[in-house]
Amino acid sequence: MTIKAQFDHSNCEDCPIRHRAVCARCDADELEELESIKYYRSFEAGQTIIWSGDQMNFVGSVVAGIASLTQTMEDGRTQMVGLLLPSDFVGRPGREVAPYDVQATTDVVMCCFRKKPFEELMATTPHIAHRLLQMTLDELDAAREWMLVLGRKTAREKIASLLSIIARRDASISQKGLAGPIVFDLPLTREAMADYLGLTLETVSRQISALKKEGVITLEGKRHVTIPDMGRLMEEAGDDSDGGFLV
Amino acid sequence: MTIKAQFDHSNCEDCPIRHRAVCARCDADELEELESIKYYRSFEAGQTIIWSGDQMNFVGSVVAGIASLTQTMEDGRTQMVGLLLPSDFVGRPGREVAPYDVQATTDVVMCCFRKKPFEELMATTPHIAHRLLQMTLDELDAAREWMLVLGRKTAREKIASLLSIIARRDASISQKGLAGPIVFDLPLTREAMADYLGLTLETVSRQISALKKEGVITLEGKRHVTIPDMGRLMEEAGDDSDGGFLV
DNA sequence: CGAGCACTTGATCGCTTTCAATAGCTGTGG
DNA sequence: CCACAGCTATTGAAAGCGATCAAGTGCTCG
Repeated sequence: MTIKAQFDHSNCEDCPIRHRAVCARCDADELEELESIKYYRSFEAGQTIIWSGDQMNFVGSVVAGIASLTQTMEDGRTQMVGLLLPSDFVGRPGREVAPYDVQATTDVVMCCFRKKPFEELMATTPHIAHRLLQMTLDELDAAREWMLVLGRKTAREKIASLLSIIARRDASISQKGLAGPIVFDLPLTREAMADYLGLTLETVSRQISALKKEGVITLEGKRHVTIPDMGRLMEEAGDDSDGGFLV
Repeated sequence: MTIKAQFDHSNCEDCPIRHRAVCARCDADELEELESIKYYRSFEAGQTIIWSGDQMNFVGSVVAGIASLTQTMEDGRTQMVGLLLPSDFVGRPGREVAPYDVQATTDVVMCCFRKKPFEELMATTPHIAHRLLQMTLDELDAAREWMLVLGRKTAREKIASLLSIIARRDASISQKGLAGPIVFDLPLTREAMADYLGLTLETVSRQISALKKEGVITLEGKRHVTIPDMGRLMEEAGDDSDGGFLV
């Protein structure tokens, strides 16, 4: 049974992202309406979900896996501008053409709606519009956080920042605290990390090796990371470690 | 008569940002409600309008002048994360504490609302909530555009990108096209440009000198800029000059 | 006229990129 | 079963770009 098939006949009540997605505020009636127009799609790691410049025929939520938004310059330089985790929304109501490439970084399952019906539903359902505003404001905050990382942090701080963000997200999903050591798998290749951080993949590799050599992180294989001391990592990220636990 | 005094007794119908601000979609009734709770505040260039971490007691729109959002690290490195032009909205409904410093880059006049009454009005006025969603999505696009600039462009391309954005905005406000030469005043100091672009002010100065020496721009004084050939500038910015005129 | 500020320009330093070689892993086919 | 291709990642050496440190210009204002 494929991952997608697990979702195909499930209903919204049981959805793993039910409480975080664009539908989080919806009541039973509204959910029923959404249920009637939703459909699932799955994408393999590496696949492009939407091409920049394409007509956008659907919007939707990431249910499982990780997708990324990227921009590419004519000469091939690319910058990731968004990392889409489960519950994140893809697409912009009211816009015809996709402004960025959307790529599946891991295998991805999305809960989709054709754009027109969704827009109509949104116009009559303040709960959806309100939730979407909230999520967009959160994304804007995240984007501004990244502008500081991109503009002012050193390569080492950039890597530490990315690791600390992934660590915190994993801790929040798995409901474990940030007290003891944190263990997770990197969902990104070195190249994807470089694209996110505005670095080359060689620099990413070197900085990860350095953090490992100095005991800030431990690696098993290339992707399995242990962080013995979160406070230490956040110092390396240049963040105020006092504020970091508020998330 | 101060700039602020010009607005104090004006009504919304005559407001210069009436058609672009958060109130753009409001009908006469809604405007009347807003009118009853609005008040104007003015700030001098250099003044801090809101401190990061402060309680946010009001939200509002920039009516005249330019403000900036900035983040500062513990060691003093700062990154501008938003440039607020007339009609841009300040503040986040539903949030208690300001996440960024808001500073007046030039003299600024704002149309303010106490947060509580505004939030209540927003809950009952879909026109406002809808417009705010639209504006937030636009800001998110702008932030992502800047992530490409910060992460992947050279110093020269960064400067050219900033100039081209200011030039386009000025052309759109003054209703002149982008065909002939474009003339405008830089609203930012070299240091503010550096903070926006993730550079030092020396590098900003050097790159502006270089663009001037090569005839991409002309300078009278330090701030008055002429762009003889917008296509040329956009090439220097690393942008596809085909797409640039769609704005 | 001198202080203060925004800006420019020069010289040097160092971090990140670039170019290049190599290692480790996985899957394929002889 | 092993050889080899293809991919991801690591590591080294050298180059280049922007930062840093420093001096000086031009302007405004008291």
